[in-house]
Amino acid sequence: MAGSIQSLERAAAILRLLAGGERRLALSDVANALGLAKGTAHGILRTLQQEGFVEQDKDSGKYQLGAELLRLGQSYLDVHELRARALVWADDLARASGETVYLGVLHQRGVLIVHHVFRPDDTRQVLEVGSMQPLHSAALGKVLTAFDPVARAELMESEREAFTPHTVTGLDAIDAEAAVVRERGWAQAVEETWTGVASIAALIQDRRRNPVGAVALNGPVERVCTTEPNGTAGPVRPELVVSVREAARAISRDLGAPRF
Amino acid sequence: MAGSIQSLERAAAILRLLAGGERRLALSDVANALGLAKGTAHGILRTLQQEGFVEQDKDSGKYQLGAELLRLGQSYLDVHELRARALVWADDLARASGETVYLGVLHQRGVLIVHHVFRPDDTRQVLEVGSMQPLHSAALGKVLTAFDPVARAELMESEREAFTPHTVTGLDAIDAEAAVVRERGWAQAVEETWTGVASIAALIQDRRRNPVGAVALNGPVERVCTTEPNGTAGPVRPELVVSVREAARAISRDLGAPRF
DNA sequence: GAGCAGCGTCGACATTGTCGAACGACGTTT
DNA sequence: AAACGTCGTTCGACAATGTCGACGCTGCTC
Repeated sequence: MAGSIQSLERAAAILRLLAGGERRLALSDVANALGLAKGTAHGILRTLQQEGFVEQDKDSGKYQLGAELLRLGQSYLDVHELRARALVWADDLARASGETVYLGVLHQRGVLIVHHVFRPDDTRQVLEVGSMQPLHSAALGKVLTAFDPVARAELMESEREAFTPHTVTGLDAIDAEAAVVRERGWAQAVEETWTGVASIAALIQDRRRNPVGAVALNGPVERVCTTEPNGTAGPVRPELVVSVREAARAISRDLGAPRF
Repeated sequence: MAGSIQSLERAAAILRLLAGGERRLALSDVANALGLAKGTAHGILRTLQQEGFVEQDKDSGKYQLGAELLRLGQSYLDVHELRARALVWADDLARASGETVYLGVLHQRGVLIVHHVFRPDDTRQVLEVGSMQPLHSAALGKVLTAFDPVARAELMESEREAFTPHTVTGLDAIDAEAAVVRERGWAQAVEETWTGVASIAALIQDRRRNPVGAVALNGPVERVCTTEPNGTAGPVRPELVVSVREAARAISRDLGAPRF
């Protein structure tokens, strides 16, 4: 039996559907979307509900994700070794630079944020742990595609959306930039995913030098990039690059990576 | 077929096992713990891994929770209506009181934290969204047990651990306090779960006055409670109670609860 | 180098999930 | 107000599917 369990695959598909879709979905919506008989979909949903992965609105009868997922997601973070080691260094990086810091790992066709340090000022910010960033247009993603063959393969298969006029979507251009990233050891993305935002990222590797994640610094272009004499944005500030790379090296060292 | 799907139940049990247990579990550990044949456990784990709910360490072959759970947990929060409505009010409450604010919902035998506003000072704090608090010894839990029959039933069946010398574990005492909570409309817990910490909570209800969650304020006894002339801690400060109740009322109103 | 312990695979069996139709409740329409 | 349509849920029969235990295989330890 080299195959996988059908009912589990379907249950996972239902969960993903509920996660991606609108607020709540009716039974028939679920059944239709996945091409299942109503009875079948209902059986799976009933079990998922019993286990807490799905909740049902008593009035409308519609289904939505359940609380158990939040609890298990938290448990995932608790166990995550990379995250545990990186907490302190990410904090330091945010404090030293005054900017937002993200820690991400490759997950499917994107970068999953596993840690997020707020910019150390009082402005209101929303926690983005658990959300995804694109592989092709964010600094975190660029680092991972440059160093992780799996990430590159995923990127090649996925659709590359142009979020801003600066987004690079051509495969050749992406590969060329990846070569540069590998060469110099860090990546940047200036207004390629969010207008006005620039980011710098560096690779984190484990004791066997496998790429396991990346750390990034995000901030407004005005602060992250230098300003050319003519007033336009120039290259990113070298001292920030140094800070990010040092943070990545420190985390890698904590994970047991050889010291070079 | 009124029963539930066996393979799904087992998969859920495996996920909970991985969440509760040590960092990583070997295949045989999982199979033994659940009384499954190795082949069966392997099939389920393989599927869960394929779907991203479980990851396998390449070296040791051991299994741990997967990143997809974090992503889905985040989606749960995104969809959560109570949380969305409460964000602003919780923030206000924290700002006005200067203390930590929690938002919790009943989940299984405890209170699941779905939102957490840090105390507005610079001390380091860890986000507790996704973690659980006990029903019998935290203010959030007391409110829910007092107003939600399901919560009370869960509490009766569960083991009531005494976290501190102040924890009340007797069923009669708990029911008596629940009556008081229902009467006055709010709950307190002074050093019943964590020593040195006092909390005040009030109920949130939806448009049909069903209890859907609770909001709580947590802080050190010295700031949350009044001080008796002899120096010991007295009752909680009335003005904080007013703030918490107002926040709960505001959130309930946003959810469509009748204005009395 | 032999032993051991662990993961992964395979094939037979029957248990178990799947399907489609029918039921009952609810809300809307004619 | 009655008839219709829609939706969630239940049911029973069928066979597809997951389960089981034994067997390789690899990588450690002694």
